[in-house]
Amino acid sequence: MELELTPAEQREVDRQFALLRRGAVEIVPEEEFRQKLARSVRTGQPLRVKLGLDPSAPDIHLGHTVVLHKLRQFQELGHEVHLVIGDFTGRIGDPTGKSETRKQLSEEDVKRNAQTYVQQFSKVLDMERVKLHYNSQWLAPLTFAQVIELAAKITVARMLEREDFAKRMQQELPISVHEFFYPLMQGYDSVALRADVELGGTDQKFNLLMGRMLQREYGQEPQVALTMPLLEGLDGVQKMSKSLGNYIGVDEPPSDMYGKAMSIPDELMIKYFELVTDLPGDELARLKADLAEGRLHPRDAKMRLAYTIVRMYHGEAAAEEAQRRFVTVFQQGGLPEEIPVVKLDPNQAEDGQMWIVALLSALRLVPSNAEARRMIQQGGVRVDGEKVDDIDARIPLRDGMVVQVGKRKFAKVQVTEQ
RNA sequence: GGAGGGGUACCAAAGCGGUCAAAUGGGGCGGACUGUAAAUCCGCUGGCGUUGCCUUCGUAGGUUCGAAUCCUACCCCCUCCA
Repeated sequence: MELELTPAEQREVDRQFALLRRGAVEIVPEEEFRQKLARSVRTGQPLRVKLGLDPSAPDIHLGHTVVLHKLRQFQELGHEVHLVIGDFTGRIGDPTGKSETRKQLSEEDVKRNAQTYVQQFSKVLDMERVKLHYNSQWLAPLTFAQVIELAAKITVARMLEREDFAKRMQQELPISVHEFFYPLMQGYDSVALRADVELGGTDQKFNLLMGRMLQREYGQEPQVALTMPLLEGLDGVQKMSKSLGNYIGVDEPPSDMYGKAMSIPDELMIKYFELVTDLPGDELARLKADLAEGRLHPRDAKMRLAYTIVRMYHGEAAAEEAQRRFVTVFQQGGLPEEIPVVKLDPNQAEDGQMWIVALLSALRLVPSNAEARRMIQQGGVRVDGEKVDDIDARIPLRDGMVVQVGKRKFAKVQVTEQ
């Protein structure tokens, strides 16, 4: 169905294609995508763009936003974004990665998580224009006969092409039959939504292609699969995830966000700029060149990254504030401006003095006395800027004294009767 | 249903009667260096006011002067055969 386009229409298609292509790992097949865009431009009919969501992970981090930024572009081009909350799928659990049995989520849990999505996604997407779906809506009513019919549409051999299944077969690890249904269900979502495009991380490729296959089986025009790179977390190696603790959450306080962004490895800076910031393409190109030619110190580039990230989620003022704090605390070795104040009862002291180990524990700067001893012995403890390296030290208790453990844990003492 | 393998600290993995709070690696933490990057080096990594004591090697019992190590039962995981 080649369309004859006017030159203006063709330019528009090319523009959209180029923009949407950017940053994506793969669009399969590209030609079909172009045709869908062409038809959309010609008819004014927006594309239906789908993203599936796990109902159990309500804390959104920058890793999730990679795909969201791409969706945002679709939105800006006038296309229609459909989010599918996998409330039904969630009961089975995506076999991608580790396969632990999931706990059943109650309806309220799912609803609450969905709201969190809406709230946190709104920093990137225009949620007013997003359509939200729950896949239990169409999956739950399927009869067993219909499920069999669905399962009959794919062969085991085809299923085993999926990388993690193949790997597990090879390593003689178990694969449960029900795991085969996950891709089928996700694919069926696309049928139910009549999706034109589905987005996902590269680890989702198989599932996305399953949607294509099923749509064809059900007599629909198959969707196009668009995969985005997985974002490595703060460790620079593993993909960003909550369970690995290497993430930057979109709801985190500005200072934490800024600090965490500064700790990512240099090699990832550009990737972060590309995938999780709204920095325009030409500016990014300039930044890259400046870095490559040594006109820009990597540290300063990263500061800009950190600034940009904080700005996107907390605004300009907060970003400036976070940056200022970072400079005073970490680059000038000063004290943070806001140190958590911990109240101490003077009765905990003897003759106005307190054992250093007990003090650290009381201030909750360490989880145990043993840990406190270790920190002291290793020279990580300071009281009012003075290093304390004697585990028997007695510290005169003073209102407003600042105790520090390591580089980033501080507490300000407030002496009050309790 | 049958045969076999296995459950050890955050993870992986040694240990198989005492010298085991448990080798080693990874991770994490502290310190040096620095740009809270990377690389490197040193140290720490169950708890307790700590030359000692308490709790930990799937769970519960037992044998023993003494158990992560031996015995019994149970639970869980995995592989192969059916």
